[in-house]
Amino acid sequence: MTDDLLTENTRERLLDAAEILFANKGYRAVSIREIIRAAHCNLAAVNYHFGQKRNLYLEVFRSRWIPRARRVQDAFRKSLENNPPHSLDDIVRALTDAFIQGPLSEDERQRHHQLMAREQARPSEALELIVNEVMRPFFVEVAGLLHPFMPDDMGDDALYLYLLSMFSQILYFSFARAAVTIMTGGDYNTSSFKAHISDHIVTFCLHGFGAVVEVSK
Amino acid sequence: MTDDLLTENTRERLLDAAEILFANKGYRAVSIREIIRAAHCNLAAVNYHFGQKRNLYLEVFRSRWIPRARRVQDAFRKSLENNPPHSLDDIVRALTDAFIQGPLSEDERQRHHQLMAREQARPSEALELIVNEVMRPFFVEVAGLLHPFMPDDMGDDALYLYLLSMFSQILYFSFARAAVTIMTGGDYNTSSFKAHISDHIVTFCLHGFGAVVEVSK
DNA sequence: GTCTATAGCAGGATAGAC
DNA sequence: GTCTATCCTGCTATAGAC
Repeated sequence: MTDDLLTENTRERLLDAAEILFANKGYRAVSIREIIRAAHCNLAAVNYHFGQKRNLYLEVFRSRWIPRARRVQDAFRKSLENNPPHSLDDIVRALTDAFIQGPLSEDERQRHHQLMAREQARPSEALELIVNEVMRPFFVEVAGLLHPFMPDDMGDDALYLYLLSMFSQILYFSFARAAVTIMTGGDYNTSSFKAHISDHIVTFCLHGFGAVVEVSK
Repeated sequence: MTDDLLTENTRERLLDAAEILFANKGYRAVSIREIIRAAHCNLAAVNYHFGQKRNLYLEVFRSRWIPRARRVQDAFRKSLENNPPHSLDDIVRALTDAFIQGPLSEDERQRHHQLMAREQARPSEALELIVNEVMRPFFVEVAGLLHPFMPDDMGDDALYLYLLSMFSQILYFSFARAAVTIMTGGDYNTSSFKAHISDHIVTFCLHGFGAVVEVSK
């Protein structure tokens, strides 16, 4: 919860602390005072470095959220490079693994997807950023990879619905950890449960995609 | 956005206005003053009827959210009564239709699922209420319906994961309307797009469930 | 670049008239 | 049950010392 890294400079500590708090509570529910307490600095620091609270929020997306999203995408691409896909299975598996078991820690992923879920529930300028810089380009890229395995008459619009279904699950199993834990009894802090969730999503989506194309079993 | 029903008494108007605002913005982002403006009543009314802001929030779940969830569940049950399920397909279809094309209006559904998503992202006493009164009993019921169609060795824990995958999509396509609209170009206000989304979720989940049992095509 | 001090306002909650 | 008036806390933002 608290961010005790004292090594970085004030600006970076503010961004780290702000991201955690904004993800957990939402923009309005977090006060500047709360952030500067977690970042171990002074009240005026926010206004000095970011002008106003709102810009701190947007800078969290620019300098933290987007680069992290790119890291996940890179993990996906690298995985396909090392293991060129011969079937739909390979792509879906690489995709799910990158997002669920990829380069992010459990906490990092929850934070990342909580911020995204909040923006999607109540869009602001940050959603525009997310969609234009991250979501849309990635969807286009993945759609291109999937095309060879899809029926010829399938358009991108239809394909995007399948991708949204897939990401809705990745998002949900990340941001709704409490509900998932209560309903399944599983514990996200054990790596076996995490792998279990990951396998489940792969299987479900693989067959979900199988709705349009036969899945090799 | 505004709630202009002046027929009901103050208490009911407050609950109606509060639910809309809490769903759209979250608990902390909504001020009592904003609520009473929408409900066309006085500042002191909240404290008179609910003691404090927090209790108004919880009462929204008790007297609005839970009964609405029950309406959706009843629509599902009635649909199965009228059309006894002979396969997994029938149940999945009835389930999805009840939630996506059931008794709720587009706005009502978005609000309903926005509130739920917020509680799952940051649990409070209201999530306990939701899980104990609505989610868990319904999951138990649906698991019982699905059991005959599932492999003998499949436990409820595994089945719940499939249900969570299904509901994550229902939730997402409701609360993330903006992102879905941007990515697909569809318009939720047309009934054809709504039906399209519904069909998509049915198909995807049917095949997702098909991961554990053969789906009749 | 970081601090203290403070302006100025919005928030939740209450007292007491009607 | 509904209103006005008010208390007081906590908020964002800024000024100005160091």
